[in-house]
Amino acid sequence: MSTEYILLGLLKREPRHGYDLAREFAADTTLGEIIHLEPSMLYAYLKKLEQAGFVRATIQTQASRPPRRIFELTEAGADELRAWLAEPVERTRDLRLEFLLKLYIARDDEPNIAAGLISGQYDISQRLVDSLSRQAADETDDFRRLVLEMRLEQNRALLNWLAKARQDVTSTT
Amino acid sequence: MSTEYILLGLLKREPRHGYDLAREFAADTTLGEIIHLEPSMLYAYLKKLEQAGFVRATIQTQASRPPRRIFELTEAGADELRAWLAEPVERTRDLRLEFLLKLYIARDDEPNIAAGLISGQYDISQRLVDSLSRQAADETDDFRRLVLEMRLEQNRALLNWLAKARQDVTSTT
DNA sequence: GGGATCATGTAACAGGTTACATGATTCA
DNA sequence: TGAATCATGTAACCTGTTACATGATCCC
Repeated sequence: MSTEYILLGLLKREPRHGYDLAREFAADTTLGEIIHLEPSMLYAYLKKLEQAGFVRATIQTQASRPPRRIFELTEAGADELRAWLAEPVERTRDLRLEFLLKLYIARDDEPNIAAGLISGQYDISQRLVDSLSRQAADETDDFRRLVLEMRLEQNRALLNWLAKARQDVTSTT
Repeated sequence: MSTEYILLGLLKREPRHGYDLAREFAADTTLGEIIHLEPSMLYAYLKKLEQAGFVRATIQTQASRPPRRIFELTEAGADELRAWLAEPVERTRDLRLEFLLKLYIARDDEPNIAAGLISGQYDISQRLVDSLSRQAADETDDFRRLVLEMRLEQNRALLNWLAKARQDVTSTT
């Protein structure tokens, strides 16, 4: 899943411990409104990322507080993140979550990568719109055509939105 | 999940056995393109529906073939199906799957229910569009506004599509 | 004194996916 | 003769959710 990658993205900005990362996903935060991540899952992902070598932990002891495990991105983790960020998503349904997460991470510290991401995504949706238009025109079954038209409308809407997103990214550069 | 309900919907047309129902979900069929249902899951659902009392099975023995279990809808199952069909979905993401399935079942034998379903769904999307428009106008954070605008575009597209779907249903009546 | 906060997890459960088991029969 | 079809399932697995455990400290 893509959830692991946002953790990599957040850790790229600065090393942090689990409890601190969990705050980022509280109900009323920007990330929290896109994705819900319970602390138990967060710690599970951090463990997984550590075992994969994408993240490394150092223990920070505190007076009168439980010790913290501070996580930082490794070189392998940074490579993994870069590859993920550059790649647009294939399936339309992944725009709502995975693409938004990529954009969220890319936007604020890699504007050129964000721009490339949006362009790549635009091309994918454009090709899908073309393909679906052709299929819908040929389709004789009413219900199947309805289904194709739904997907068509969805992807047209996404093209509109991606154009806006592109402006947003280029204007903040 | 909504998968159980399509089984009820298919069984409403005529009693059938599991293997026969499985054909409906093959890769190149109308239903198969919307939802993927492996035979193992299909049998599991049928078992669940039987235990819930929505479906009842009679065994049909055959010469030189394994016996079939023919499933038919019970009164309780018919009630359950009716209630599900009449109810539009709340979340936008459920349009792609659950709403399409409701429409698929309602369309061919209950056109008035299908029309009501579409109207109800239209109202929900309309209210969402209004609410999102207001939120987006007030939102100062660029990224949050982008997220709201994505949802806005998606729901506007759905309104367009629902209008088409309404015409389709009323024209085939 | 009692609840929220800090900080980390484990354990049980629920849901769906994949792989496999069975065994006869039809078709190329 | 070997693959596909008929007809039914079981079992293992993977992923994510929910509930709970621990124990101190800060704030009201």
